[in-house]
Amino acid sequence: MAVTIRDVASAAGVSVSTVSRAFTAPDQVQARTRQRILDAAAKLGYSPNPAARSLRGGGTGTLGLIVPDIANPFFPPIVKAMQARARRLGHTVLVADSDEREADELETIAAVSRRVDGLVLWASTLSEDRLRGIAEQLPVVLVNRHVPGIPEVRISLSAGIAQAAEHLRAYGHRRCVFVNASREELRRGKSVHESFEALDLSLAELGPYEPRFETGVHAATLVAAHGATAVIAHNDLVALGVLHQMAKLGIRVPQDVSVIGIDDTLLASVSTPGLTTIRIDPEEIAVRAGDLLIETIGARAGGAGSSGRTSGAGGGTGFVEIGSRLIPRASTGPAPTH
Amino acid sequence: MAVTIRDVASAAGVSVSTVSRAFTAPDQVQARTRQRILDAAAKLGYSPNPAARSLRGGGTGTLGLIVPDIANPFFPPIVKAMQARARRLGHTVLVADSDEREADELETIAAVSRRVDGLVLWASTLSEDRLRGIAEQLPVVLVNRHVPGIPEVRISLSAGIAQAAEHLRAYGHRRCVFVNASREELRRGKSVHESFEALDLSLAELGPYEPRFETGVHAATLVAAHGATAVIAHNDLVALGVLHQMAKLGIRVPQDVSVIGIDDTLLASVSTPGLTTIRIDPEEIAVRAGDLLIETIGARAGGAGSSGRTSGAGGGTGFVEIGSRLIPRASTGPAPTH
DNA sequence: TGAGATTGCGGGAACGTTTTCATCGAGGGA
DNA sequence: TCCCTCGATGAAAACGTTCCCGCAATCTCA
Repeated sequence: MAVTIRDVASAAGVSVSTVSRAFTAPDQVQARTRQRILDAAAKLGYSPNPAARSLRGGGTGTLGLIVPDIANPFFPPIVKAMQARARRLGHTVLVADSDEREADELETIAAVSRRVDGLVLWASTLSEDRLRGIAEQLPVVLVNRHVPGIPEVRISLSAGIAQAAEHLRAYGHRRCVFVNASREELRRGKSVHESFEALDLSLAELGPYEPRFETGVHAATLVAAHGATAVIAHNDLVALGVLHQMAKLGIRVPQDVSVIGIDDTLLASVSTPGLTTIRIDPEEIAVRAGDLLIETIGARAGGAGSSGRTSGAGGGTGFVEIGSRLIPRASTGPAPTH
Repeated sequence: MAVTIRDVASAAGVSVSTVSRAFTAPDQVQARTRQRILDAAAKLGYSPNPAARSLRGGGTGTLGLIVPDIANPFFPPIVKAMQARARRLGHTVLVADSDEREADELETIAAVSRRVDGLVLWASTLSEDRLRGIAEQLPVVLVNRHVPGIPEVRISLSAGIAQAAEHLRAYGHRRCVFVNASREELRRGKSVHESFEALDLSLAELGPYEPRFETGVHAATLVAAHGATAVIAHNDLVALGVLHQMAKLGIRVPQDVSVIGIDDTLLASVSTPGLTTIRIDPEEIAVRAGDLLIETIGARAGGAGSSGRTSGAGGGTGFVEIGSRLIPRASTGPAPTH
């Protein structure tokens, strides 16, 4: 049914080996012959069978990306960027959703692991041992999770948080509230508290809660009780919940209270008022994570062949840190003068 | 390196054929033997190599889904639901993004077509001829696109639009504006105009524009000029643009103007005020499209073998229609009494 | 000009599975 | 008791590639 390399070979009057070479190692075949093969392939509409290719041992040409929840607006831009990047490098991306549950995550990984050359695991909930086990089977890059010996992309919110503190301080705020739902990337580096206290800003912490819209709704009513004039929320979604409830309570944003989100998702840019937020660049994450994974795959493939070459960069573990920055919009403003 | 069927076979003391059968046709092997094989496989951590499987001709076990833009908040829930459904049926889903450009779409399809058993093409921009060509190569299901002879899932907004008209009419609105960006699914069935005029509602049409936030911002300023008291927007994103600009103009929603979106994305449920919108159930689409594709794949595989059996359901084309309904929230209310 | 190096290509094994066909033993009807 | 059937298993081909070898022809250099 489908046209195979053999069809192309006989159409071009060469052997299958030569056709294979014409595609995978163009400089090993004479220009004239190659052209003849390419013409024949084009006329027949030939494209190599990836299954056969990967069976032979050439890898699948596919990168796996496992995220906690595709429906979380933070992830789609990352998926998109990683696809674009991978495509340019001749790879495909297989995205899967672990549904934030450990059992599902394991099942998901099992389902895709044989179809990919490597895996980007986002905020995995798996134990260190299990992750090490997976990383033994195939190249893995962790995002927002640290396991010694496994390459990692870390998102640092320090810069963004520090800028947020400066921003609020400059607007004259003194008492702030942080609506927390335990972000892994906040636990590392300078804490939110440190950043705020360094600027003589008091910071009350609410939670930890679930990172949902309703959490923001709930938290909004507590803010007044704290006498705070600024709220920084776990993410944009929670911040929108705060905005929503503030409006319902007749509290004006930003005149009475300022609100800051995290992630700079689409949500933040289309809310009313526009949400001041801490941006994490999805494109940067996608590109760095993708490149790191490809690099790891390459190292594994190359390093496995030579024996005993454990020294140097061969067994080295990649590490990349992604920064963040404040995007001021309309949800923050001068603190009320009283 | 990886454990193969041969390892399992020798561990269980049987031939590879029997191991293969133990997995793919469990009732063709004695219960005792099967258990022995399953134990051995579990102990060795064996899982079949999908590449080898599909090379042999068993299909890839993967469904392709090509959407115009993954970052559009309408799609992630669909992707998620389709993944979940497919997983339960023992398939994997490969999602790709055509970036709304025809050249990219063709390239995307080429990149994934050899890796999947069939394709769900969402709102394809390709010509009928090209789509027919693709559908000849592999099973295809079209969503929001009609080409005779190709299975199709159609989204009907008629019910939702009619309910929106009733809703506005009951609130006493008489003059409405429709911000249009040309939705394929509106061109079919009863038009928006018909639905509104049937209830004696005047409907002015703006556009067509691009379906972006800024479009809503732009359109909002025109609404007042029309003396309209209600706006229905191309989708939730555009509706949010309207909301945003209304707030800036000091026009209250819903006291002065009512706003309705389409899609019921996350955006609608977290906006302030909550956005009244026309819901299209992502789960239903995903399940129906996925099932239709699987059915088409099955028919192709089974029907291709027997010669001349073109009559009956063999060459039949599946067709599924998905409904819609109004979700009233806080962005609609009684028309101002003048 | 002849020996070795290089270049261009063909032959064939190997990848891991499924599936057809053959084999072997047991059970059943005559 | 013999033949036939049937059920369980094994042997081997086939799927479409890639890549290691081997072979011939051309090239390089003394």
